[in-house]
Amino acid sequence: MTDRDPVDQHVERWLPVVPDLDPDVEGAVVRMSLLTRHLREVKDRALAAHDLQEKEYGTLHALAGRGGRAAPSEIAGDLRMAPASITARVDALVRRGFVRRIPSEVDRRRIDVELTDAGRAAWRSALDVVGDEEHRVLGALTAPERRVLSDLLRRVTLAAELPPGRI
Amino acid sequence: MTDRDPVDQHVERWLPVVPDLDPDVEGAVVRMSLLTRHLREVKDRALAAHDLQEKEYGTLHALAGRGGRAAPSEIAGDLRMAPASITARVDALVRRGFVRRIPSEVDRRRIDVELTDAGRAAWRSALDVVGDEEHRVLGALTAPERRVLSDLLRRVTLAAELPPGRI
DNA sequence: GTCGAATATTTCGACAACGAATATTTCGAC
DNA sequence: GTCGAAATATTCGTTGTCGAAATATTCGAC
Repeated sequence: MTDRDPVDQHVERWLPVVPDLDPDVEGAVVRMSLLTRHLREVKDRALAAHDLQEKEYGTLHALAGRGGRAAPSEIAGDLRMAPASITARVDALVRRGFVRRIPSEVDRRRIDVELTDAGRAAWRSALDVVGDEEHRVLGALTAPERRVLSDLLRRVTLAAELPPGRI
Repeated sequence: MTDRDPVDQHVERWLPVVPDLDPDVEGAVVRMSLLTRHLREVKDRALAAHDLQEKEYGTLHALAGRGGRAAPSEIAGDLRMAPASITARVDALVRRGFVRRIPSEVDRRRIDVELTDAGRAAWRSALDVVGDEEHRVLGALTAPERRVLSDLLRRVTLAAELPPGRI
């Protein structure tokens, strides 16, 4: 039917040493991990052509997703990072003229970060490129198959969200 | 049918700002990313109960997968890391008495790393725990569904492996 | 009105991973 | 046999992230 992939070899190699390994569970988990890594690496290379690092683009993207203005802690939440890590990212973007810091007038603890026109332009120009590899590799499936894949993953994601959880 | 998950909200939020977003492609990609991260975090916490860090366990696991003895560059390849990063990991494991360095007699450039009895015991004792969360969340699917998921992901993985690739 | 708890950002120190450079060894060409 | 290229592990300097502490502000209880 379909070819074997590197994960099939991986499972084959590990089965003797860990006999109660479920090939489908292990296969799905390892493939998700490899694909996630692959997409990040390709995206990073594609962005380099636009003179952007993945982390720079990611920060701009998070800002754009909130209408071009957000608090550092909101960006951190969206990117699932520690708030402390945002400071340096914003510093770098300020140096490039892509964002500016604007002290909030309603809450002086807050210092909102706002996209500049240059920042929005840089984000827009790179936007087309970042999804290309995702569409290319997912193009191995038909549209209905992609729907099936996404639906199966939704149910797994919901299970992951449950409390600490029983088996 | 099934509930909505956080990724559905994510897609819903982004559709207005990026109109040509494919919900199934984006949904699958983001869910894979979230699940990969979730599994790593839970694994890390589970290993802590066995007094092991994920990176320590990962190194022991890679060694066990090669029969308990391997060169640093081989470990690096298996873990998809830079060879230079293995030095510190092995140092830490040597300090804990879990591995020892053994200069190869056939090739004096090589310094093989070998599991000690204590290292193999530590790995074995943690082995049961690491797969538990994977089985729990994948348990949201039936066995045939897991097979479908794994098969779909295999085809996507194969597409990712292709050259730089056309769209 | 004031004080303490909670919130928001930043600073600081630690740590892990990486790429480049280094030291040693092997291997092949001549 | 010798020499240069490749291979192997390590060291070094840089970078990015984090948690904890520090600083400033808001909010609620009284």
